[in-house]
Amino acid sequence: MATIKDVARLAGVGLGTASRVVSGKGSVAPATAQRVQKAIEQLNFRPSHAARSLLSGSTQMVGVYIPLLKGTFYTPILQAIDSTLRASRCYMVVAFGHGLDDERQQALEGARFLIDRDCDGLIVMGNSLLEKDIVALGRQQPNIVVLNRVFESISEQCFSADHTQGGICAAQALLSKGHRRIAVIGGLRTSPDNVARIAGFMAELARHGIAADSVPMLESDFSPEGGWASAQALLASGARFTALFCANDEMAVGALAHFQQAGIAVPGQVSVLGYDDTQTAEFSAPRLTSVHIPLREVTVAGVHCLLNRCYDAGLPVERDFPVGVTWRASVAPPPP
Amino acid sequence: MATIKDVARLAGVGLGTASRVVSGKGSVAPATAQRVQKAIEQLNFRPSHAARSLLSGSTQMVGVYIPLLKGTFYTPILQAIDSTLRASRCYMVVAFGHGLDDERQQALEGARFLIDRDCDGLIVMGNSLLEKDIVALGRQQPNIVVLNRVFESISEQCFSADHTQGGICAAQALLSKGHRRIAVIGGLRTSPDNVARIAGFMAELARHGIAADSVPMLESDFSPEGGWASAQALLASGARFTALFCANDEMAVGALAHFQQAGIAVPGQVSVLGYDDTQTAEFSAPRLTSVHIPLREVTVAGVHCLLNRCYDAGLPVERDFPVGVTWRASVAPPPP
DNA sequence: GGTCTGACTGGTAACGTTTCCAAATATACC
DNA sequence: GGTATATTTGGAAACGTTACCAGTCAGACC
Repeated sequence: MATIKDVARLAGVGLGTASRVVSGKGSVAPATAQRVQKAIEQLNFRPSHAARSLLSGSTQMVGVYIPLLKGTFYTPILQAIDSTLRASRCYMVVAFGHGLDDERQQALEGARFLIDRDCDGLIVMGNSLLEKDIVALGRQQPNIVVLNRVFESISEQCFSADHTQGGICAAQALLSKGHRRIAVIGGLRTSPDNVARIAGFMAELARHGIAADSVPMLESDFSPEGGWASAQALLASGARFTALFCANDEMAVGALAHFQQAGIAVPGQVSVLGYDDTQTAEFSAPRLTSVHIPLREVTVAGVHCLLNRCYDAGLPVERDFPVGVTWRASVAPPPP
Repeated sequence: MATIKDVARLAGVGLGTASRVVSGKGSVAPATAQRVQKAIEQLNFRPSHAARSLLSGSTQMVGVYIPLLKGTFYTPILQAIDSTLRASRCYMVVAFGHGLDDERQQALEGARFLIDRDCDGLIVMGNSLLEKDIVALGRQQPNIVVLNRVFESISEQCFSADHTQGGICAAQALLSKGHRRIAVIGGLRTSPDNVARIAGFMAELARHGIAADSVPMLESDFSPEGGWASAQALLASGARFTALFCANDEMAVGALAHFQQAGIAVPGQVSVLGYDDTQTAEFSAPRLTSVHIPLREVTVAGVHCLLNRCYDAGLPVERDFPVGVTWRASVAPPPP
C-alpha cells in the first residue's frame, strides 16, 4: 500500500502539505491541493489507521462483549450499538461467548481480548461477570458500560430497564383478563434481571390475593428447548392453570410448540405471556403477547454514555425506560 | 496507560530487554525477566496494538460485512466466523447494512469502512454487490472472500452450497411423500441463490411430469411478514395445493402462522417445507421440515481460505458442501 | 593467562501519521 | 519600493513497539 510519503513525492510537495490535504486541516493552496488529490487517487492511497491511532492515542473503536448469539435477544442490541456508534464515526469490535462451560471465564477472556485491542471503551452484557470483575477490568479500561444489568457501585455506567416493573406489568396483564390460576416458567436463577421480573410478578399476584405457593413454577434456561420441556413437565405434574407466564419469549415459543403438539388450544384453554417482545414473538403461532422492554432505547443510552466518557461527545443519555405489554393473540380471558 | 519505556525504567533494564520479555522472543536472564515481569504487573502494562500493527504491517483483524442482522440466518454465520477466527488469534470487525434503501451503496460503504480500518482481510455476504464492485474492492484489499454467493471470475474466493441441488432436494422431499399439487413462495428475484433453488425445484418437478405453469408461485422478501401475506394471497387466489415450498424458513414460519389463523391444519391439510434449516425451524408450531444447508461448514471453509491468503495459515479448505433435508413435523403425505 | 564462544544486554532505526515551528512566498498598505 | 501581514510550505519530532547490531561479560578450553 502506498504511504503518504509516496503521495508527497508524486505530487512534488512536502510531507506536511500532503498530510494537510489528507486530513483536511490547515490551509493549502487550491492548485497544490488538487495536485495532491490527484496523486492520492492515482496511488489508491488510504491513511493507515494504525499510525493515526498510535499518534492520537485513540482507535475510534469500541469493544462489545456478547455472551451468545443464539436466539433473537441480542441481535437487535448489536444492531442498535452498531448504528449508534457509526453515527459517531466509531466502530465495533465484537467478542462472543461460545459455550456453556465457564461463562465467567469466557467473559473475562473476551473483555481482556477487547482491551488488548486498544478499544477506547467497552460494552459488556450478560450475567456471568461479578461486580469485582468489572472493577478489575475498570482499572485497565475505565470506559466501561454495562447493559441489561445493574451493579450498585457503578450504577451510572449501567443501563437496564426496570425488570421488577416488567414483572408487575406481566402480572397485571394476566389479572386484567381475569386469570387467577397462573403458572410460571422462570429463567436462570443466576440472572438478576430474571429474578427481578419473577419477584415483581409474584409480588403483584400477592397484592391481588394470590399466594406464591399456589403458583406452579418451574425454572429453565431461556431456550425454546427448555420452554418445551418445562411445559411438558408442568402438564405432567397435573397442575391446573389458565395462564402461563414465561420469563422470555424463547421459552414461551417452546411452550407454545409443546401445547400445540399436546392438543391444548392457545389461547382457548391456556393463555401464554412472553417477555422481552423479541422478533420471535411476532410470528409464533399464535402470535405471542409479550412484555415489551425498550431494549433499543436502553442500548442507545448506554452507547451514548460510553461515547461521552470516551470522547466527551455530549450526547443525550436517557435514564428512564418505561416497560409495557405488546398485545397479540396468545392471551385471552380464561375459559368459563 | 503505561508504555514499555516505563516498564524498562522501573525494572532498570534497557528497552530491548523489556521488549524481549513482553514478546517472549530472544533470550533474557531469568532473574532479569522476573524483574521485568514484576514491573509489567505493577504498571498494569499492555502492549499497544496500534504500535505493533504499525510495525508489523498486520492488524490481525478481519472485516465482516453483513447485510442485516434480523432473523436467524446470519447469526450462526457470525458465530462461526468468530470462533474460527479466534482459533487463529484473529478478531472480527463487523459492519452491518441497516435499511432497505440502497443496499448496494450500504455494502460498498461498509466494505470501504472496513478497509479503512486496516483489516487484513474481508468477508462479504449479501446479494447487493456486483461482480465489478468486488473487483474494485479487490484492488484496495486483495484478501476478500465472498460467502453464500459465487462470482465466476473469482470463484476460488467464493464459498456457497449448491442451491440448485438444494432446490432438487426440496422437490424430492415433497414428491417422495406423494405430493403432486405443490405451491411455492419464492424469495427475492435479485438473490441469485434463491433463483438457483427455485430453478432446481422446478426442474425436478418437471422431471416428474409436473409442468411449471401448474405450480402456483408467489414471490416475497424472505421475511415472516412476507410469508404470511403470500400464504394469504395464495389461499385467496383459490389455488389448490397439498404442499407448499418456501424459499426460506422465515417465510415458511409466516405461512405457518397464517395457516394456523386460517384454521388450516399443517401437515394435515397442507404440508409446509422450509429452506435453510435455521433455528427458526426448530420451534415453530408445528416444527418445520426444512432443507439443510451446511452453513457452518461453508463459513469455516471461507474463513480458512481467507486466513490462508492473509497469513499463509495452511488451513484445510473444504469445497464440497452436501445439502439434505431435516425432517420434522410439517411435511406429511397429502390427505387422501 | 589468553582466546574463543555463547548468553545476555542496551540503544538506534524504522513503521506511517500528525503537529508544530520556522522559513518562504505572496499580498496589502502607506 | 519598503515594510507589515497573511498565506502557504517543508521538515523535524513524536506516538509505542520490535528488529537489528554492536557491545559487555562470564565461563570454557587449551
